[in-house]
Amino acid sequence: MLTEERHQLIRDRLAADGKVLAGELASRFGVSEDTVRRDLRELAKAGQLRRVYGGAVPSGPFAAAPLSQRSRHAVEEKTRLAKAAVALLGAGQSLFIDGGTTNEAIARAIPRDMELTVATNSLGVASALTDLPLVELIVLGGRYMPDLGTCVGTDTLAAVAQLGADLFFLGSCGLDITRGVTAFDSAEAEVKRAMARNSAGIVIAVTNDKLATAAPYRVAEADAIRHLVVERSAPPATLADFQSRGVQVHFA
Amino acid sequence: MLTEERHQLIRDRLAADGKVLAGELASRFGVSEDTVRRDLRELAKAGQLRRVYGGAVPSGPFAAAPLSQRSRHAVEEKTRLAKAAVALLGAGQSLFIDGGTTNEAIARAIPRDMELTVATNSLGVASALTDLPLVELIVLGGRYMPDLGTCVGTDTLAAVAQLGADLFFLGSCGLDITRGVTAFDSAEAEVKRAMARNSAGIVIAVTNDKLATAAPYRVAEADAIRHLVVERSAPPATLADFQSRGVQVHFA
DNA sequence: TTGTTTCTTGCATGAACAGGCAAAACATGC
DNA sequence: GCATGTTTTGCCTGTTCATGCAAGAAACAA
Repeated sequence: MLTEERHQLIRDRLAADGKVLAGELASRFGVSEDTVRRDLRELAKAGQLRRVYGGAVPSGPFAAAPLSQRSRHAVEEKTRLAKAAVALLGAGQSLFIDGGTTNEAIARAIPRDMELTVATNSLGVASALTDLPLVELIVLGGRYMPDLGTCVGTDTLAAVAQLGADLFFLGSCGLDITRGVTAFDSAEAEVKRAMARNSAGIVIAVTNDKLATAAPYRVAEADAIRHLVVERSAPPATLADFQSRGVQVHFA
Repeated sequence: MLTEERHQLIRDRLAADGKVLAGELASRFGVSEDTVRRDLRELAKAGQLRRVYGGAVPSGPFAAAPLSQRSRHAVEEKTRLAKAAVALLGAGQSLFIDGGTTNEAIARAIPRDMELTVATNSLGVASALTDLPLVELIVLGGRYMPDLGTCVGTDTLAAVAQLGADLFFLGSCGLDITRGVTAFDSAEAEVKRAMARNSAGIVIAVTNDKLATAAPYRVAEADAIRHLVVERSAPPATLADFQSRGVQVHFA
């Protein structure tokens, strides 16, 4: 049996059943489990499935919640980033928080006894904040974008324009020293720009994979960032570039 | 059974039922309760649910009340009401949905293949609709009221004023034949009035305990209601009063 | 309060895993 | 045909992960 033949059958089964088991595939194909694991590893590297312990599940649109695609490691990593980011907060401050899983982790990391005013266009962030008794929550409405988990559009922009904040937690973007902060969507970028305009300082918390990447739409220059929260394992050369632009770097 | 598979099933059940019990999941999956508890802990850490004693509830506004306060009967009752209410919908319609647990149940009961445009000021309703691919969701922002689970205020009113809907699902209110529809909060009532003004028909789904009760703030007259969805055990005398005012009564 | 249920933590076990290695299958050049 | 290099595959080794069990802590109920 050809390698490519197996790959195709794995894709088919995954589409049909919603999951595959390594052992089951091995006996079905008449090869060792090691070979199947290698197949799954390659397909996962190509983004055609998501590897899980014991087998694999579909990636992309099949998985209901975008969150479910995040690996366990990424969750812990983002939780660490979130704790470090929350340490930048002072009682009584007002914040803009936009979308992204890292920002949701930050929202969850805010302690219950902290008094804040938070305006967000992310439903995930808003949900996380509803439990906090001392947070005054302002929801920035608008057209909801399922892919982003945030509201965008003229209604959102109008709501942002009426507010101001001490800090803006800018999330889920590309970050590059020359291109600055960039976003994947035009409407999303517009909201981010409005929030940046109306806040005194920008905070960005990113995992390593976001560093030194860029997306089509520009949001802000690199030197507009006040605080950058990164993993301990972030490449020092990249960080030095940002520091030379006046960005304060914090390690999670 | 894959760990990821269990996680997905837990998410599904949570979305469908509004709660899950650790012991029930353990016997359903054929694993120990410890494993289920670990699953729930991980999902909670990822923000996909909220852990409570004995099981878990959806994260965000759903979880406002502890599990013990949401009796099993009420959940099932509201699910039945929701199914009957959803039967009133037609494809392609536009809706206002405001807050309340019954309206959240209605949002969860909307089938995946129904095309709708929904504007809501309830974070719970919005969260329930994010999974539906064919629903265009418009979030009505504003100041978030933790007790109500909805946004209110001038921003909300302004957003409502720009929209129109075929139906308005009016929730969590008192209902009385002489005083009409009433609400417990002034700002909440104002938003409800605005939604009523801009929609062609009002739908109210209530459990028996809401019938023949009144709250301070008036929202609409009894004869402004087009559809009233009630339990089968609702008192016929009360229903007859409403029917004489031109209200169509539907049984769950 | 007392008693019961549920929860967390630590630990042991077995399954699943990644990486290295060597044999087999295959292709390529002479 | 033979030699060479590449790819694929299976096996081995140590490591990681998921799970269940047990003990103590915490939350709930009476």
